[in-house]
Parts: sequence; structure tokens; C-alpha cells
Amino acid sequence: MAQKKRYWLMKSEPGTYSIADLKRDGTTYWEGVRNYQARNFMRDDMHVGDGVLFYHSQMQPIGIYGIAEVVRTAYPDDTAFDPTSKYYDPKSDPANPTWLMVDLAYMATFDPPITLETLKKTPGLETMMVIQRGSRLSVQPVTREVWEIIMGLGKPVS
DNA sequence: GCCAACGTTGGC
DNA sequence: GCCAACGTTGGC
Repeated sequence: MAQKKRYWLMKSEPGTYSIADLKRDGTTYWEGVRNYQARNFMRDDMHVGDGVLFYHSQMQPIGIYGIAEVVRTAYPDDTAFDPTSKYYDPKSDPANPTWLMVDLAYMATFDPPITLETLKKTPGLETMMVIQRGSRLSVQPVTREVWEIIMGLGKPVS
């Protein structure tokens, strides 16, 4: 039986990795998560086929720029073992890796993006983590209801 | 550029 | 185990 599809919001700074980069690459590995709660979501709850809202912080306008899909479940993030990587973590033991990543595939782009401002004023989205002040979690679960409301707010173009 | 919110670290 | 100090995130 197929795993029930879940939904996520994943944040990136466009200067680090943008929706355009994902469109160009087709698939990518989501390295660099260095927060335990975010890691636990990826490790415990993320499955192949899950939907991902691709969110950009640190740009104008802030918001959801596209959709991706999980294509590989969590596996060790080897950038943690690379001293030259900005994600290097000397405390992570290669024999028992602390940090994990997943692979994502490009699905679509929202043009225009669905802005944070729009999310904040759309009924039904009040519980979204990303609109709460001080919400820094880079991997957040999203309910199916929220996902469907957001799909109705923009036109995903591949 | 500022600064509030948050997670992590480390002294005790 | 507590909690102050610190570094980072991210909206403004």
C-alpha cells in the first residue's frame, strides 16, 4: 500500500539555492540542514512522493516560489564531513552521521510567487508555521488543507 | 543594516 | 541541570 502523501515547506535563500537552480538541475540533494527538529522531520516523516513548497527567505518578495517532490528519503549528508564545506560539522561521526539530507525533484514554479504577505492574509493559513513571528525552522510540515489552499492561490507553471 | 527570536554552547 | 552568552536566522 502506498504511503500517505505528506506535505512540507522547505526554506532556502536564493543566493544559496533557488527555484531556478532546481528547475535547471531537475533534481538536487538538500544538504546543509543543521537543526535537529528539521532533521527529525526528514528522517522520520518524509517519504518519496511527498509535496514540498519551495520557500525563499532573504529576498523580495519573500514567499513560496515553487513546488518540488521528495524523490529520495533521508541519507547521510556528507558535507558534514568535509572540512572545506560551509556545512562542516566536526562533531558528526561518519560512522553514525548526525546530519541527513533528502533528494528533491523540480515540479513547478509559481510566477508570480505566493508572497508571505498573501499567506498572512489568506483565511485557512493561520496555523502555518512560516507566518509566525520568529519561525526559523527550515523544514516544516504543512497540512493537506493548507497545501490545497496554496495551490489555489497561484498558478504552478512547469 | 537593525534587531527580535530562537537554538546551541559552556561555565558553574 | 540551570541559564547567560553567543551566533544565526530572517522579517522589516
